[in-house]
Amino acid sequence: MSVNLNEAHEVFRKYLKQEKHRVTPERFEVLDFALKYEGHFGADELYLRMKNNKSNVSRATVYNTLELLAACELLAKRNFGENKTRYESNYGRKSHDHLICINCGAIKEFTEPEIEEIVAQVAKKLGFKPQGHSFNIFGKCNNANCKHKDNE
Amino acid sequence: MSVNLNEAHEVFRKYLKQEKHRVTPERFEVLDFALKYEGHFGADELYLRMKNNKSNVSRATVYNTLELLAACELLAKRNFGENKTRYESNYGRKSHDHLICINCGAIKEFTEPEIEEIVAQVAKKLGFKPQGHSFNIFGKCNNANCKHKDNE
DNA sequence: TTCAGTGCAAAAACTTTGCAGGAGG
DNA sequence: CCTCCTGCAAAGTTTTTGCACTGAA
Repeated sequence: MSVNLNEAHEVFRKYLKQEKHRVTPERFEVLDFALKYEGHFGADELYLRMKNNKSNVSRATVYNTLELLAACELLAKRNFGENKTRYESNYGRKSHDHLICINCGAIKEFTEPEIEEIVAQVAKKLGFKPQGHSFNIFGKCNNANCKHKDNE
Repeated sequence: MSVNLNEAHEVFRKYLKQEKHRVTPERFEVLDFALKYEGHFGADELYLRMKNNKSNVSRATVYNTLELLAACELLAKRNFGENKTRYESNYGRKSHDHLICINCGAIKEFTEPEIEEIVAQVAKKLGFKPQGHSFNIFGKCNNANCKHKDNE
């Protein structure tokens, strides 16, 4: 599970330089906490976790940096219909989509190669240059203690 | 563009009875405004529009009713990654997905029959009972004045 | 030296909740 | 007549903004 943080730092550094953003220690601190986070997280959750771990990076910086990390694809930006942005590490992972249980909130991942073909085909037909997609399936899972959990 | 409101009222009334919710004039007022709204709208936008049209239905009732209307499928609930819930009329329309321009916010619709097959297939494989999906493609549109618009 | 980035707190945007009164069944 | 629904306002959640200061280039 431990990823190579140095490599990720390098990717981020290159991106920042290229886009003429400054390279600051706070930004790498956010990157580290984000890549260490298991599963999906919201910006505020990450901020609070950092606070609790004696980091004194501000909320504004966390929000700002997560956007940058999504822009350079180290993180993936998600939205599971809860009106909050979720992120997850995209570093060294293959792209995937999600199934969400409407009872207990459980999230499963899946990969379906056809989806990229559909994206390309539809975008072309309607004159779009595709940059990404979001495909969520909502339903009820068969987990034994589904309905007992409240969230997550 | 004018839909048959009476038919929609009947669908809603049946749903309310069946689910043991009360049939109130406020709920039908929300339904009427929702079906008349062109395109996608947020709950608060609908509330404000109703206010401006001399309706005195409260914010709480609007939010509550839109949930009911989505539950009985008179409306479709959407999320285009802006951290707010959007609705659109689903009455007498065939289901569709969306392409969203990341520059100007333009939204185009598309229908792709394969998608339902993928939903069924993936859900089955992972032990889910599917209840719906959300498929958004993000990209840049070829509209002449794209980038000039700020939103919508 | 310069100005983008930072921390902090306040504001904004959207949604939910608490409460007292009113009307649907 | 019993509560569910309503309006209103307050509070909650997540995200954005304004401002003065700091440190990267």
